[in-house]
Amino acid sequence: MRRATVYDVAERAGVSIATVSFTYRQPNRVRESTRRKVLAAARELDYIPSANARGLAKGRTGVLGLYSFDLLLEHPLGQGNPASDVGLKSDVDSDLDGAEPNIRAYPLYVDEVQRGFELECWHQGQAVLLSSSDDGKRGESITDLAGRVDGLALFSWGESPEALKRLAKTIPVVMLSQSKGDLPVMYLSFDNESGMNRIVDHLVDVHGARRIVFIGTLDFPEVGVRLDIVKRRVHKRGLPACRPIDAVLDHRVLYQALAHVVREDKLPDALVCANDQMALSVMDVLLDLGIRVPRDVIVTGVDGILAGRFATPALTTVQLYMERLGRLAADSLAERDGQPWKEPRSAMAPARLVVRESCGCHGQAV
Amino acid sequence: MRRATVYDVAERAGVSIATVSFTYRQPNRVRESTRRKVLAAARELDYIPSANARGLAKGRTGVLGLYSFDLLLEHPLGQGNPASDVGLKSDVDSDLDGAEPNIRAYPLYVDEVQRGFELECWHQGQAVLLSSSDDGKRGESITDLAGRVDGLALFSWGESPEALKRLAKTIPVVMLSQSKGDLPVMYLSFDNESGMNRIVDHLVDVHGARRIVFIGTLDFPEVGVRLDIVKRRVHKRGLPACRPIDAVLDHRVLYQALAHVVREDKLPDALVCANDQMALSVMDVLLDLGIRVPRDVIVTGVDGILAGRFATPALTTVQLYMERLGRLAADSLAERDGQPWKEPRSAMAPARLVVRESCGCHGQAV
DNA sequence: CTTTAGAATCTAAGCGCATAGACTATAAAC
DNA sequence: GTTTATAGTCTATGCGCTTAGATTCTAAAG
Repeated sequence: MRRATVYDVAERAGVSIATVSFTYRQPNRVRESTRRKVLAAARELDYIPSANARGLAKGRTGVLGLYSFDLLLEHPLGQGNPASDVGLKSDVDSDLDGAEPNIRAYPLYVDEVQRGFELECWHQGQAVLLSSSDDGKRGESITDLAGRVDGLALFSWGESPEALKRLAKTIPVVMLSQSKGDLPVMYLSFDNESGMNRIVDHLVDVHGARRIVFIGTLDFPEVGVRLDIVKRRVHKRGLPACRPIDAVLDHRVLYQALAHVVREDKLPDALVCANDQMALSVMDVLLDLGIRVPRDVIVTGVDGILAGRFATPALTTVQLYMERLGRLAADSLAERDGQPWKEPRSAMAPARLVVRESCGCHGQAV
Repeated sequence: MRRATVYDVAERAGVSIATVSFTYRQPNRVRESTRRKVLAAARELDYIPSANARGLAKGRTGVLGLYSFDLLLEHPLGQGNPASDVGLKSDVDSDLDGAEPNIRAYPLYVDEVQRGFELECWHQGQAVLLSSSDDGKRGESITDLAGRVDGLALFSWGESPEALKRLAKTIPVVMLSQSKGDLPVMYLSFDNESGMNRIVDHLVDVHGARRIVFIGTLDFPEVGVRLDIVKRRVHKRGLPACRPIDAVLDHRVLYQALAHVVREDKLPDALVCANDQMALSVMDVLLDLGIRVPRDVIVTGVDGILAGRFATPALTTVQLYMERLGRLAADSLAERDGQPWKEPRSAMAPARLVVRESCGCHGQAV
């Protein structure tokens, strides 16, 4: 049984297909009585307009696309959970054990950005098309997605810059969490500058800190950016230069690094961590080392994850407004109405200092 | 500048448009050398196939749809946060304060189901179209969504049953978290039966419980279902009939209800709660009442939220595999390839007993 | 060199809608 | 009664692709 089309509805209502179309798209051009006839016919035939045909005719789809990371299986909810990655078929009960999600990852960066993107799209009356690929067909699936939408937001870009350049000539593209570049796309990132500056200022102004050490996995671009900002601010405030510690999220490695610092009796006033997960790990290690936070040393993070609120002491951090980033992306794309940018553009989502206990304050907002 | 089409590519490559199409869709029908010519031309012209035109020609979109709740603004991440609901324009800093997310809601039901849906779609090479509505245009936006996809999953249905019936005649529809009904759709729910039975059996067999009381907001359909199962099992095991307590997630109300029970000296062996949030609240109240869990009374939940793991004592519960529910939905829809179901169907996602401390065990899985 | 099966390519039609521009009905103005 | 402006409706076309069926090319067999 074929789906009903405008032709069926038109015939049944005794009008032309144009009138059917107008009934939906420009109702005020159709006489009230006619409109009712058409809608009745449509209801009787279970008519649902084909978005494909509409999109083809209008040259616009009314959909914005978001391309997620490939490795979504590394999501903390799916991690190591056989139920997650074996597909649906091996449905036996014994598959259902597995690692429980890692609370230190909530709320997840990607998910929050995605949520903001969705909300803003709906607010604008656009639908959201999500895509990703779990096998190697990344390039193909991005192209496929691009063919379906009026604008595209990407979390990362693994292919050649030429391919992205070509894509960006055809539809508007937003690069999420990349602060700048020279392709004609919209680069969206967080306001790391003001966030990190506010941390340093707070440490100096309120807590009189002088020796500030930065800890992070330095080969992550975002981390490098934050380090540079801290360095500059520390210098501007007339403090001794900020030494970075290059570390990874591994208890043993962190332990050695920090034990070294302690042994040398060079404990700084504050350990500014590149993100909250690092900060929480650092606090774990300091606990093991018998060093009290914030009394012996201040610890701060960046991100604003849930676990930071419930840590002891509660983590002072820079809250990044992930949802805002997503909304910005959707809003920017919707505004273009399918027109690619001609020049590189960039914008930032806000970052805000949240003062809790790990700096020595008692949880007031600043 | 118009987007390139098959015609442009065909002309540039010196072939017909059919050959261009074959190059992408049936590459083995095209000679290697020709294929290369075509792909080169396509690259030079930044050609991206129009999914609209393809969908129109093939009568299939390759997209599955998920319609979320209307009130996504009630999401715990957005709750009360002005940054969330005022739209993007009022971008001043002072907007950024607001309630912090409620940890007791994680991981959120909807999000996990959605995630499963996405993963399974990608696994099947389908894109995912999400939609929702923040104003009153629910009906329209569902129809719009339906016109864009080969299959549709719905969290709930607020409109008339007739409208849903009509929808279900046109494309395959999955109703999430509704166990049965008589429309020709796929009803998907959790295996409450085996989950609740296992709880009761565990309480009886391992902890020798006899007096079991069920607590929940009884006018939620899901809660009613669970209560009935517990009642039946309790009866089957030869225990005294299971009394339900109708309660809401409000500390004061819960306090009064439980204080009453305590005053009457009728504390049961176990309080089986309809879900984890209720269980956590019950444990809060019991603490206030000076009643120890699990020594004085056993408490159990249903859901498997994160907060249950970190509660003291850790919550014994029935873990519902939300992601599985989402995967099931996507898988069922993909299988239909656009063909609506003719008869009502139903399926269940697994539910599994997770034994932790609140029943008196020490965290072993069962 | 001719025949012929099969591979490669092409021609032509149609998918369901939107909309410009043509046409008709209606009503107000003359 | 005629003219004219306007609202209402229709005809006709094109959006970019897929694919059945027609046509042409290729190469092995005779």
